[in-house]
Amino acid sequence: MVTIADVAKKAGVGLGTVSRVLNGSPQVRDATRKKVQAAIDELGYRPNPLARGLSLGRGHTVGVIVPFFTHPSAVERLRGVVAALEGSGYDLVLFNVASPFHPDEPFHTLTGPHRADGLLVMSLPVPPNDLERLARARVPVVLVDSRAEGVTVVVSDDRTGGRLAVEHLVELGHRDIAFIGEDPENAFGFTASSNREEGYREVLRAHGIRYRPSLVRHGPHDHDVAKAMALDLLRRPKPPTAIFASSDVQALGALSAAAELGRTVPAELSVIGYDDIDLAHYAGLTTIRQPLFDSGYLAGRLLLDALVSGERLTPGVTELPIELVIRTTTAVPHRGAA
Amino acid sequence: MVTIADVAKKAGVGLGTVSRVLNGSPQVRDATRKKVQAAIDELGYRPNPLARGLSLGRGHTVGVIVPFFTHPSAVERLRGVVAALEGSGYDLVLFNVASPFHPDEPFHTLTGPHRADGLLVMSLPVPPNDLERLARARVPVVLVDSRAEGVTVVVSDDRTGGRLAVEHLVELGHRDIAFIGEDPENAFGFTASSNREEGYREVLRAHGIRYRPSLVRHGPHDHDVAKAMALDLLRRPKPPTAIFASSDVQALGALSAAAELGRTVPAELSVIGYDDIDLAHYAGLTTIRQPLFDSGYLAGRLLLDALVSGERLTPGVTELPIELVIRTTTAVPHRGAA
DNA sequence: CCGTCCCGTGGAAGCGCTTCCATGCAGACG
DNA sequence: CGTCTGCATGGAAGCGCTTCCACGGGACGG
Repeated sequence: MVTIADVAKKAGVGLGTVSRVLNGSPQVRDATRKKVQAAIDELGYRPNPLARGLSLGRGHTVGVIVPFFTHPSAVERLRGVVAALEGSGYDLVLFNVASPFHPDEPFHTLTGPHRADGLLVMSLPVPPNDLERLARARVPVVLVDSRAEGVTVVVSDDRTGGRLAVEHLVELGHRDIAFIGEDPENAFGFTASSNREEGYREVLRAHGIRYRPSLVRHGPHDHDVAKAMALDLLRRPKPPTAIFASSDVQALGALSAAAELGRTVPAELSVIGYDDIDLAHYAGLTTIRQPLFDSGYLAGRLLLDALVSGERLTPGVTELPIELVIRTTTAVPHRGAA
Repeated sequence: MVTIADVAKKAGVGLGTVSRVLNGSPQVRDATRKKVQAAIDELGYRPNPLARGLSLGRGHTVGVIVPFFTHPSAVERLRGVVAALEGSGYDLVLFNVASPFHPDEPFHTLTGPHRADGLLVMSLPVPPNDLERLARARVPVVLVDSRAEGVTVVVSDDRTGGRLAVEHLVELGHRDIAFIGEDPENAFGFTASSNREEGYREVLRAHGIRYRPSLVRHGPHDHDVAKAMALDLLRRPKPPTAIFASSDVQALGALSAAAELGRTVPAELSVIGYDDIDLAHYAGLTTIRQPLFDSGYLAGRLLLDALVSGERLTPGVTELPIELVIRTTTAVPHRGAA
């Protein structure tokens, strides 16, 4: 283990000088700098980030808290974050939230100062008292796909997204539209799905279509669960002619259900999803696209700027645009279907 | 910022005692422990991992070097790693390799001792001198989907996988079998594809089928690139009746090409991929399954065990089983096709 | 009843770095 | 030619933690 002292001795200078060279201080004569650099190269010295971090009071890491297992969309956001951090000198520490947590437990553990200089939270609600504590510790926080007061937030408008999806179905002539989504009371505290569901209800209301709870199904975010729910829906005496799923994964589940029952899509059943993940493209799934990568990228940049400048993050909501992507799983409802 | 000294003062004990309580040393009387714990709770103290790390000489982090952008399979492996690290007390630091690197540059930078206590490298070849340096610094390293001498390695047998795929096609009666894969000289240094290609050639040879370079296409690992290559292949006067793609992403590209040309799959064209990513399941793609998640999980466990026990990792190759998964994109070749 | 041992504890030293302060020296200026 | 200024430099202090060493006192044995 080569330390700064070894370099100093080798170069015949003091520790301070070596440190200054390492940090690019202008306060070093060129000749000295060269000497030091030579010693560094020769010894193959690399600074110890831990020591540096301790001394500086920050470890040059960004913590990303993400439900990595549950949503493929999280991966795409994460990619954006990674891209934003590239070359910044900040390391990305990945905190996975594999299972729903006891209220305010893991944030407590993850959240201590010095775990990370800044925090990026995806899709998860953060308890207000944690947010406060982080603010007090001056740890900047950016929320993606999740909202809170007084914090920097990057989201897209899920309610409008839900409306967009259902408007599309209504315009095609659908009246019996089912919804598949997450339980509004889900253990993770995800809210995206229920916001989309709100959009669904708004459009129904706006068009004078009766809202029927029996056409709404909730369950954990999973392909097979969604498939089971869709199966159930499609086996009703008077099945819906369209299904709006609050995520592409669930929409693909619905597609599987249709296939299993031999219902042709979109002739006998229209399906629309949400997110526009890769899969949607391959499956030809009509969906609502939200800029997943960009949301991660933007959040990463915002956090980084705050970290680098040392300035406080300005709280506020950045809303990213969403967009209806029409592919091949939605169409005018079939006569015989009703 | 509450420090151990604050806790000590509050509890009326010495620093050492607080530290011992924190680390669960048995050398503390129960009454004292309670006192200290109370002070900790009251002050909301959390240890500073940086200081702890510096003192201990290790930061309790595992570095994962992964070409995160290029292969979806990398994500699945990463999931396995995350699962293995869950609750271990080790943080996962994600080092993305977004672009092919200058020979031995980024490993130099990533690789310094104390960047991470242990290193997990995915799909990327590691220069021997880096490996040596890491060994000297006693930083345990596990390679996944990549090989090197004297290191712990978790792989699956790509050559056999390639054989499995092509055997399947030959058994169905195919003779004109194309291969789409990565350039053996690709800038990242990935070798999986060329190993699979070797398997391809071996099977052809074994069955006395002439190897035709014109049926082999190389390009960067990308859906659209693969699609273009497949398009080119299918537009030949005498197109192949089957395509073996060295990854599912590329196979899906081939599928898109077939769709674009109106060739029905599998009647007019058989396609087989590799990896068995989620997409393959949805697309009904016949493929070679390799245990992606498991490979990450196993590698994570191996690394963790070494880290926790302090023992040197035993070098060696663990080969994970592969398996042919027949779905709906392969069949007996169509008469008219030839 | 005294010596010994061991347990529980306090606190200094040290991990490798940054930074501040003191120092020396060269050049500028009067 | 003396004094002042300011730049380049050396090194101590300090970041918060662990650990080792030393020490006091109680229990135990002789």
